[in-house]
Amino acid sequence: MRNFMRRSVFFLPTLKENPAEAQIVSHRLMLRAGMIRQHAAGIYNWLPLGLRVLRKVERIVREEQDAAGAQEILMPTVQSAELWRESGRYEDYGKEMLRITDRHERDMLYGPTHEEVVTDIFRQNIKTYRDLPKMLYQIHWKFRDEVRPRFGVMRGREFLMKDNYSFDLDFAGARRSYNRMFVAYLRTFARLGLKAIPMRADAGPIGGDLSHEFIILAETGESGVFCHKGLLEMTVPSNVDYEGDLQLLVDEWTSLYAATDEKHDPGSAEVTEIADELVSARGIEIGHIFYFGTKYSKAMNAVVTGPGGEPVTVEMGSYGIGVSRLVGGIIEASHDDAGIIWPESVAPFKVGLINLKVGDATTDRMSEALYITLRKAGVEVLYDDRDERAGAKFADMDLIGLPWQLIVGPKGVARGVVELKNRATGQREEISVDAALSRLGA
RNA sequence: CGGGGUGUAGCUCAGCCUGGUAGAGCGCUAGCUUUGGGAGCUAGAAGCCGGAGGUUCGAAUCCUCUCGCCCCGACCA
Repeated sequence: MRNFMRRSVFFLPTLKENPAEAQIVSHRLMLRAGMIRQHAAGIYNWLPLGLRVLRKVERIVREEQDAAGAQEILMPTVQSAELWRESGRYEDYGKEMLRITDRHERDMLYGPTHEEVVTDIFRQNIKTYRDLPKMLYQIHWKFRDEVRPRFGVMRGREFLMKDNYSFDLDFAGARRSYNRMFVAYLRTFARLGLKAIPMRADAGPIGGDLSHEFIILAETGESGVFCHKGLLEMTVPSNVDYEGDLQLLVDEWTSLYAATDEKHDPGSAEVTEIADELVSARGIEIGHIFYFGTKYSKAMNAVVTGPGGEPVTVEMGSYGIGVSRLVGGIIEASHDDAGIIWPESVAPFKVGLINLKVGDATTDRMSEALYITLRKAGVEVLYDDRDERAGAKFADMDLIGLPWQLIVGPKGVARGVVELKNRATGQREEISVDAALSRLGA
């Protein structure tokens, strides 16, 4: 049996004190909980605990993308400047783009986004309307040379992002694709334990109403947001037929007022009418969906043959989720003074097993038995088998925020009970070993 | 990119003003005692004081330049 889920083996460098470099709570907790270490400004190493969370977020995002009919691909991190010259963005993008020259003096860049590359893939391989619609996505690292990276992984220069690109024959199709992603986002964020609110966003020169930012409310949010309080009560349907008409569902979620401060107009009738129901808060943008029509397909000649044999420039949209940012965002939304409180869906382990008296034959035997039983049942468990004081183990376990703590102490074992603590509620109860195991799904 | 701050042990920081060759707490190692919410005692290991120049008999300390990091603002998943 693999043993690395023993605390004595697992690489988990927790910190008792707050590193000076970290200002906001998620950044502090990620450093203290041994999830990440900074490599350079806005660039991070992910340690085992952090990587486990990142992978879980990624998996949920992937499952929901697949469910919505998108297909996963993987594009390069380093791109040729050629395509960007074609779209006109090589000059426009500015210093945020990390530009590289290879040994042959060719202009390359580390991709800040992938519209050009995906459009190139599309135009080379899809020639007929019969192959539409298509949604292609990837989960990959991007780099934007932000002037001022901050807030840990919430605003890094290198970040993991899910980016999806839709291709449709006409606007009606593009709207269907947009709606699919809209709903997929609602479901994704709900599964991550987040209350995400779609807010109308600036559609830029394209105009129209097909641009939404998905925002979670948090005191440390970067932007001010305003929304009807009814949005906070809305629930996400558990079953969605992506082949059906999603417009009603999208309408339901967009009928109530919600806007970031750049789009918010306090004097508008729309706002004054609902003054009593208006919530003003801070928010973190965790996703953005965007219809941009033929901006790239036109510039790059992404054309298919239509039903009547005519050439049709395809309609596109792009849909991003900040996967690494979400890890920080989830912590911002779910923590207390003692540390992180993971939603079970993304927790690095489900259970933290604490042996309160290492070296005591009975607690050792009981703890080992619980560890093995849980492992065999497929329950993710981190077993604190270190010879540390009880207080240190409790504090550490609270810090890393596993949903359940299973506490094995000599007094309890003598009476045939163990203690089960819920990290979120703080509630703890003494129950029999069998009851504890069944509660934990073993 | 403008403004501000800060780099001294793994972490948090003192020392700098008033130059004399490096300290504390936590962490780490060993031993003893402890053992249900980050223990106590003893003994240790650990720092080219961010880097480069300069002033000086002598620089962590003064001067110049440089690099990193953090914060506020303008920009963004």
